[in-house]
Amino acid sequence: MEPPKRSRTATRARLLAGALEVFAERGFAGASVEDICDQAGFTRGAFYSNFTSKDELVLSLFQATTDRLLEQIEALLPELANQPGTLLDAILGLLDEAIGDQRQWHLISTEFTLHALRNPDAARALNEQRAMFRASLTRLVEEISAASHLQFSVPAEQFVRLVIAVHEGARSQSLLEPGKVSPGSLEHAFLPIVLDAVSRPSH
Amino acid sequence: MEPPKRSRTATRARLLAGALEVFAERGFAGASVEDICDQAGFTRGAFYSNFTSKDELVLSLFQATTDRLLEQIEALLPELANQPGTLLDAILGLLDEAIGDQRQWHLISTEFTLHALRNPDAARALNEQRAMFRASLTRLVEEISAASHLQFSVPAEQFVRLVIAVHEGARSQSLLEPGKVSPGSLEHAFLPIVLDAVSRPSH
DNA sequence: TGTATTCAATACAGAACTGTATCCTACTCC
DNA sequence: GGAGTAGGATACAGTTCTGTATTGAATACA
Repeated sequence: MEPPKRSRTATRARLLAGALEVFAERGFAGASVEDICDQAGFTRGAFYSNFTSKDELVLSLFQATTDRLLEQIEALLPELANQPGTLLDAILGLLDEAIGDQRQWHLISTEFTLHALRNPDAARALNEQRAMFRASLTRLVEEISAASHLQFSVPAEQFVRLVIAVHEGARSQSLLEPGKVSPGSLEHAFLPIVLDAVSRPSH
Repeated sequence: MEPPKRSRTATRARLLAGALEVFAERGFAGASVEDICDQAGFTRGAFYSNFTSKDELVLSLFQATTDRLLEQIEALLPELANQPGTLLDAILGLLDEAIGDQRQWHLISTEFTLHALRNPDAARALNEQRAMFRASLTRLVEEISAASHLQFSVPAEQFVRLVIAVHEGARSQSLLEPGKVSPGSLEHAFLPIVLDAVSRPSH
């Protein structure tokens, strides 16, 4: 029952992992199929035996990456919802722990966002994923706020959108100024302000 | 004293304008030198007579674009500082009016941000520009808050960073969901919340 | 053990892109 | 109006990339 040395799924996985690296470093358009194969330790023969084009790879990579992210989020949710701590802790926990390498994730997701802004199909896929992400986060927020008797001055969905906007905006600034701004510090400065603004004890 | 039909500066300008269009549509890496020349109505001969490479063009375009933006901001500042209205109005005014085509600007500036995340020279240039932009916005905020007797619970620089984060995060979400979210609506929903949170009357 | 099959490597053709060297044309200035 | 020059077009060589067709090796299976 040993996994064969040469299996379709294994090489697909290695190609996807290689693509993640290469795309982060050079962008979707800047990376050639051969770059990806080099990174994965294959030649183009392997690539075209597993994918029909770079575009298909990009889509597969997006699906694989976001599937994995959503899984991890689902796994974290119950833990975060029941842990002692504030809503802020839970949100930061989710945002921080679900993502491994912040820089790589930011590069890839920004790259895919740009791709989506120019490609309706990608836009649909991305919006779907983002809607699910918002739904998870909204669920977390609602559970914690109920447990800690908080209420919001705006709808939860809107609140979550604001949190995401701040998160992404802060991450972008942090990564651009590595020396000046320590990683995560902006986010840790901004989110409490936003939370204070929108929530208050309900009794 | 007629400007000659064929002048260095004019063709440079047309090439830069063409590059803006093409880069917005295909990205820096996805656009070929020939694409840019086609858009501008030249051949590659004109290009290489005016720029040494696409990279140099990207840098020139960035400089030209941001110079223009900062000029417009400086022109808007006195007007906005003295107009009747709230701090929110002034900030939104600056953010909205200084930028022409929101979508194009977002594409280009995101593209350049990605470029900067991979290229230290570009990062320096971008951070310099962003620092100047923050300085302008900070000046506006301080003038208006002084005039309207507001004080902030965080340093002005930090407040401006938060505003920018929200602005960019909201714009990204808006552009991704054109049907679902009307342009600017998220920003108009978020900024008042943030302003409320950080400022209060000082007497 | 021998055969069939699967999967990646290799070889190849064609397209796209870059950069340069040269040519041509329209102004400039005498 | 004729020589000189500036600026862009054209032609070309070299490189890189893509995609396919074929080959070769490893695995499964009988």
